[in-house]
Amino acid sequence: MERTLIKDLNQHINEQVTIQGWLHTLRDQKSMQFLIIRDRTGLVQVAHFKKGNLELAELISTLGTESALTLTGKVVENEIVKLGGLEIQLEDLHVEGAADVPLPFEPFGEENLPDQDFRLDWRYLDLRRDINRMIFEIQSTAEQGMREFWLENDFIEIHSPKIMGAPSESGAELFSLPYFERTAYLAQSPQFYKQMAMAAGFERVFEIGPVFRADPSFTSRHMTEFTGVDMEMSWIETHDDVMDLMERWLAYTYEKVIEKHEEAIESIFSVKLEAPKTPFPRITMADAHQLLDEIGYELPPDKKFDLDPGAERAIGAYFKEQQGHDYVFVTEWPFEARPFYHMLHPEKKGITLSFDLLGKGLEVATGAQREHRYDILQTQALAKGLTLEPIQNYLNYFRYGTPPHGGFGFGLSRFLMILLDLSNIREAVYLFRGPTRLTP
RNA sequence: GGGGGCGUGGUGUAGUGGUUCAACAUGCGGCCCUGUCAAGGCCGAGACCGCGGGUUCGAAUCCCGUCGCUCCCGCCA
Repeated sequence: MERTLIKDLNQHINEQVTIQGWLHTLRDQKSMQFLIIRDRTGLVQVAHFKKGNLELAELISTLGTESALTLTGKVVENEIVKLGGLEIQLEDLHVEGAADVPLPFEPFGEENLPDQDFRLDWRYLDLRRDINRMIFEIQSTAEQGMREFWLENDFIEIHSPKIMGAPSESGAELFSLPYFERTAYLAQSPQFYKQMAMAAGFERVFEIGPVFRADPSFTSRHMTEFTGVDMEMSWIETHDDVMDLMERWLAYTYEKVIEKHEEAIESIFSVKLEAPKTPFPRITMADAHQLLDEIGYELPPDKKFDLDPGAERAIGAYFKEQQGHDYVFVTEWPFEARPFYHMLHPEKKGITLSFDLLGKGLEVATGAQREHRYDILQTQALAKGLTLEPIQNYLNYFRYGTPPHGGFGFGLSRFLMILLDLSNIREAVYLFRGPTRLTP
């Protein structure tokens, strides 16, 4: 018999249906048994009169919570039932996957959740919670929105290699691995490869893929492997063009998520989603420092040209308060704080045509116009103390006619943290990878 | 890499020097209950209080070390 989803049961009143799901709770009484069954669409009560089928009653009594079941019965309306006003009168039950060992914790009590690290050990049970399922439904919708926007704007999706022969940037945070007779590295960014697509004349590309960072960081927002959302586009005039497109892209993504999940997000995450208004607020680094001064945030002396996380939170809070905006671009970062390939400002000395995007005070993206002129790029690499030889292959992209271009890198899980007010990136990613976490 | 915090039955917590300090909740097992509904009632099993050392007449409780986790900073998405 064909499976009926729990959310559709109200269309089958007085019919026999088959449902499949997990045993959420069992109330085993003297003459009756009530089974609350959960599938991905909801919960329903199944009632069984024991004397109707004593053998079945005995089987039910032995069921462990969270067993995977197939049940058949008649759907009846019943005003007494608090769960949706209907129930299924059980006729038959098949145990597909028994849960016959005690659960290590109660996955569904949101109040007394186990320690996060413990839940990560039991991630497949932790993920059974509605809130976790919803995070990844929302992520799917968000990614679809991102792709839709790009495809409608003539972008090409690329998949660049994650195994590399030479460190691409500083090399400090690279994982190395044995590669036949040599050493290879895991890509810490698709940066060089998406710029190669500019040299190839693709003009507009994006990539959503894994990124690896050998950072021994123990914070609520860092991972050693995460999903990077990257974009690069040609024929721009300045980094403003990248920001212009990016904010429309992000607003579009919000609209798609709101369209599909607005109510669920409000009820489950207590977040009232609104698409961020374009244009997003923009503030130069110089003005940001002045602002911090005015609102009394003191930066440490070594951050004279940079921001620290506290400053980012303060700036985010300021624009939320002043303009009601969750996002703000901080632009024109000093060359000291940026990689060698960011283009320098034509007039302002030592300033780059670059930006960071802060969402609710959290760094969620970095972008820039790239330096596409071979000679200048070489000079900038040397100024950063790099040796040209390892990056010569990259530098060569710019010797055969590469247009001016720019782009950004964006953290998918950080975006979900911002979107859903999650306080820890471990809750925003399917499986967390950190310096001391390689399983499950 | 630097700094702070935490570590008590399966899980979440209480207890911060001594006779009720090993408790409460939940989960688990058993029994009871003609329809329950995050059910309820009764009974039961389950922790030598992360590990090692020290102080003390006496340590879950204080000190040192160690391991684990966590947060912040550095760095970044």
